[in-house]
Amino acid sequence: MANRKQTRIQTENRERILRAALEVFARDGFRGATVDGIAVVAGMSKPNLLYYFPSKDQIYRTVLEQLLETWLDPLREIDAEGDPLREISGYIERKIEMARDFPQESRLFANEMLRGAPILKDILETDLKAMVDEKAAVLRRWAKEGQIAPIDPYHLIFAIWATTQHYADFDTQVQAVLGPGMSGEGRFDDAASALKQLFFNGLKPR
Amino acid sequence: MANRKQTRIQTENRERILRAALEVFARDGFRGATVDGIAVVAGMSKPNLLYYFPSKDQIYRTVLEQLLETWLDPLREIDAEGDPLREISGYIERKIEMARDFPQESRLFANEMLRGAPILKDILETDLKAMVDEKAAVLRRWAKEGQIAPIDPYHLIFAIWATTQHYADFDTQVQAVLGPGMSGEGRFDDAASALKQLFFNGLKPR
DNA sequence: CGTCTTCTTGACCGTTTGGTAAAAGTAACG
DNA sequence: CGTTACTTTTACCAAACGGTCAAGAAGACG
Repeated sequence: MANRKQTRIQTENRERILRAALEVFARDGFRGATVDGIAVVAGMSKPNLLYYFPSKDQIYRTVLEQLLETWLDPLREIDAEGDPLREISGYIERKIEMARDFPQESRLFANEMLRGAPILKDILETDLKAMVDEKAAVLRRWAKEGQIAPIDPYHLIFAIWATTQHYADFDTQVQAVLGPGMSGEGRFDDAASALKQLFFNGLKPR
Repeated sequence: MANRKQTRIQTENRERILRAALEVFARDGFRGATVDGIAVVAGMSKPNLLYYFPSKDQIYRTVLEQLLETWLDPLREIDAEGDPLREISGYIERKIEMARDFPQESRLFANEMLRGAPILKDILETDLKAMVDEKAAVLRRWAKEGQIAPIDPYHLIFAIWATTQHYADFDTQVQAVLGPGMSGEGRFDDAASALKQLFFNGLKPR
């Protein structure tokens, strides 16, 4: 039952494969990705890759599994005892940083969602829902106490997810619209401050 | 040069194929979709389908082309002479309606973006950018006149796109989190009012 | 009806796909 | 050094893929 210890080569190669798979799956989706393509990016032959993972499906599942470990960290870190506006501001900032630093993870997740989340559906309905329910309760309490404006907490969370992940998933469109002047990483800082301005103050003139 | 007139059967079948292709491409992406799969959904054989369209690539291009015809209508309808808050409110509403009524179109667009928009990139950088620039100028003028709060107009538009399309593209996740009670169409109405509340009033308590 | 065009089909082709078998090569270790 | 366990490669397979072809079926029309 206990895991047989992994050799050095196994550890290294499995990691290379998963990195390559993340890149390819994020770009081409599950069906669009090919085992051969992943192998080339990982710098090895296809049969060699299949020596470490039994099937394309298993690689995909493992990449998703690994992704989920850190994907929800920013949400988890929202502190029910902290200052509401500060907590929400920090959450938006962390999510924008993830869009900037881990765009492949975001796109892989988006691809899985677009397909109807055949692999992640169960986890979404149990683990994810549970954590969102918990944080939504906190947001609702903050609203009831008058610390933030009254708003449906679920849709607020959706709005933060959508706006931040947009900068990873739709980066092509964002760059096309902003023009060649915004091809660096400045757009992420601009996005963060614009979103905070929008989410905190709203559009009505004061 | 002039189009040869189409027969009744041609008109019908081309339409059936494009409808089927939209469904399949939206779910599986370009590479994931198969000509056979589209043919089955369209209710005809693969060679028969290829009698009407010369290649999978051409079907995809045609579906995208058709999509773009109506995709930008809501943005175009923003009236520079109208009441700012009313115009923005109407835009959010129209975009939510599109997420509800044309989710396949939204997902197809998202799939194309995730792939780096190989087909649409040119159009994004010319036509789309031009229209966004135009509307951004209007938003900026409204801000300068004190009719709306000062905010980067581009990121405001991105935020509206992201939040509304989220309800089509990530519908699986939205339904998983909201639970089985929200499987009807009520979540779209809730989303519209929550987004307007958020975008207009912001989170700061008044 | 006949004839001409349009439509549909089944059989097929070359390529790509996910995956396997077996043998050759390499590291680990006493 | 030798033996054992691990790693990589070459050659291969069956299925699925996008697409073609020629021949038959069905409409359109006088």
